[in-house]
Amino acid sequence: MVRPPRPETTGWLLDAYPTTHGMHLWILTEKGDRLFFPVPFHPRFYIGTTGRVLEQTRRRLERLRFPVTLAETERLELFSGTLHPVLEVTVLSPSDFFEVVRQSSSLPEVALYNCDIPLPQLYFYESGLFPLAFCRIGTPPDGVELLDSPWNTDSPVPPIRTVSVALEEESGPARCGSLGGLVVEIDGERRLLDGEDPRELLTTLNTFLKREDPDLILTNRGDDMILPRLLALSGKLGIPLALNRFGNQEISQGKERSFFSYGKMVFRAGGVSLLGRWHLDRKNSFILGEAGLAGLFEQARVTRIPVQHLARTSTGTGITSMQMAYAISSGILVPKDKGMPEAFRSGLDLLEDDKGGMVFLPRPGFHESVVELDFASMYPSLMTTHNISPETVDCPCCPENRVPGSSHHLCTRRKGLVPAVLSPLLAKRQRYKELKKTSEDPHLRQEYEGRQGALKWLLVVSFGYLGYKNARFGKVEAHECVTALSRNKLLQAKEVAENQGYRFLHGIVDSLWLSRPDLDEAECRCLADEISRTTGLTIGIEGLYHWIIFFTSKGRPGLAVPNRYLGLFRSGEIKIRGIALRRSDTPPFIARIQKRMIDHLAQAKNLREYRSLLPGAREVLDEGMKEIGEGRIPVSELVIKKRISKEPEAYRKASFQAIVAQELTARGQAPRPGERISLVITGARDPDPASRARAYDTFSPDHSYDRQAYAHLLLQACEPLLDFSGQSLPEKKSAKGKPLDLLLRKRQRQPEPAESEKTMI
DNA sequence: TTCAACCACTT
DNA sequence: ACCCTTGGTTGAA
Repeated sequence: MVRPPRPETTGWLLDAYPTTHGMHLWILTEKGDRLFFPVPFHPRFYIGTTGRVLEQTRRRLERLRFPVTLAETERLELFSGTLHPVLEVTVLSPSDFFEVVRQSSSLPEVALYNCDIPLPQLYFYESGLFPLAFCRIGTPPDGVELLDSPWNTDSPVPPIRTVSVALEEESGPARCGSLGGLVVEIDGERRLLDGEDPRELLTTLNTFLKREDPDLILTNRGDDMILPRLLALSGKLGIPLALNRFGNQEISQGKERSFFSYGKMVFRAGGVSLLGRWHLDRKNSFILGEAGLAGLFEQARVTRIPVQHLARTSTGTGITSMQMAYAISSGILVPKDKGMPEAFRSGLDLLEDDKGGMVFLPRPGFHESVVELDFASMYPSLMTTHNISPETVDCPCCPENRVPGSSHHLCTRRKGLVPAVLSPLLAKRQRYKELKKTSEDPHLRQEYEGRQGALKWLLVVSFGYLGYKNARFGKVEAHECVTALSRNKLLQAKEVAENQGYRFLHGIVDSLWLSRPDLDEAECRCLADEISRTTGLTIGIEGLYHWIIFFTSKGRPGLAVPNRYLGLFRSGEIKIRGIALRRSDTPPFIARIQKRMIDHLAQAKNLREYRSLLPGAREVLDEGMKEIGEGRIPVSELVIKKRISKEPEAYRKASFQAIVAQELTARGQAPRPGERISLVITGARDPDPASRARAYDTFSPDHSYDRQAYAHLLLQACEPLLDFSGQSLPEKKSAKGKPLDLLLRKRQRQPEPAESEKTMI
């Protein structure tokens, strides 16, 4: 353990770990020293009780064998906004904290607050510090003075030393057999650590880590393959593995989890977290994959969640952490997490709500001279500008401040917790976007892109969490206010546009597509400004299109579907949504053919040219069909990746995923719900389900792929590009006299009967 | 054949 | 706890 040197020095707070006496801080100084030193920390939680029960509670807590300090005080209750008397329990040793909480929760008639927050986060909330904060250390001795703010956009970036570690062979059968060799890389230099002799591998790795002393070990599949295997080897051979920089605690693997997030099951391998050093697995982190290290660090700063934990958690946890930080600094009691399992709304429900805005049916087919306008961060902006928060909706004081299109009203007197958390996020993201635009340095632009992307995800999920029943700070009614207002704004936008002579083609939640002959950018800018003025929300130009195609529904020919389109911007960029190419379960071969067809067709600047390019596109498709038919395509190009949504045995239908999931199970490699499996179709029509498809891993040269099935998939994916028929079919379906092509599907819950109020309290 | 049930994907 | 964006498949009727 290293004490901070004096005189004072400056550096970055990289992590904080609870110990028996307080916290240990890991600091990287500007001079490049790595320091570990202890700071005092005594976590507190609160018990809401009064009178006789209070006395009993006190006596019970005093009898516990853990040193605690009790104090009667008051804290704000979020929903009422009033002070409640509470018993503050300060636990001397962080290591006792959760045990004291556990024993307290068995006390009769008590409610616990601030009691289930991970200790590093609690420490960050209470100290005002945050991961990656730039600090001065040693003033006062052992003290840390913050020289930074989570809202700075120009904080110095710590010079982290990174080692990359990957398996020599990326593919191959999962989680069985030996480890194989490892490829390690630092400062662009690659080295292969041979896997033949495990003993030597371990000692070489130890020497390597000792010499390079990295702050970050960045792996591909470190959580589920590399580290568990190394640890197992280390145990078997009795050679300790020097992964931690600090302490000699045993390295343990976290629990693997499957959970719903945004409409789908996701699987997270149990994480392997280190002390005094980070281990991050690129393949086991949503935000790392989405926004890179820059994005991960950005989120760690604003959410105050330690980097390794943040990398492996869902974005919702991040927004919740920000809300808790705000609550604690405002003296608001943090309710216990309701613990989702039972009443967890299915992913589909959650997703529905996220789309709960207004969706039009597009005018199907090919359109020329089109502009797309998008509201900037529509939902979070609505939440802040209208003060939408669980405690501000339907408040007792402001019944006159009604939300149009809903039965709710919003408080005008008390600033809501949710808006308070979101407004600095919105502002910071805006600044990053501007910095990105004005920056010359491509490296810096990428950095800003990662950071704004990380903030975008926090903003996106903030809306979902607002309506999620089990969120600590969620309430459906607040959610309904947001969707009601968003519908209202989209309609206003449509009206303004139509008044200015634009033809409304399509609208989804926060975007609208308009056409007018001979569009020019300046006019569109005026329109956007006018819509911004009318709605009070910023709307921007996503782009001007030469043309856009809204594909028709296969189920209901003549009608288009909202989320499948292909457009060519005047900038030359192609925008593709919803079609095979964008889907993660499309085999690479099919995606490539489709891409080639699109690239060919995108030479067209208008419908006439598009038509003239059709034969060429058809040729690409025919070529692909021929290749499939001749069986010339490498299987790796035909792999279909599917995410397993349930336990393999739970499937009731012999779908390809089910067949292969069960095949893997039989081989002792049972996939977990949320995990993705790779499969190849071998005989879609085979009477024996087991022969219809097989895992890519077990596909050997004696197997062959099902040519017919793949030909079918290819046609299905690519034919719509050649015939999007919206044009050729006159809009005859509107025979009843109604313009059916703009059928509006507003999904709105039935208004709740008033009786639901009595179940509150 | 048809059709209900099932299943995955989408930002 | 359930009435659902679409597109697709499975397997029974």
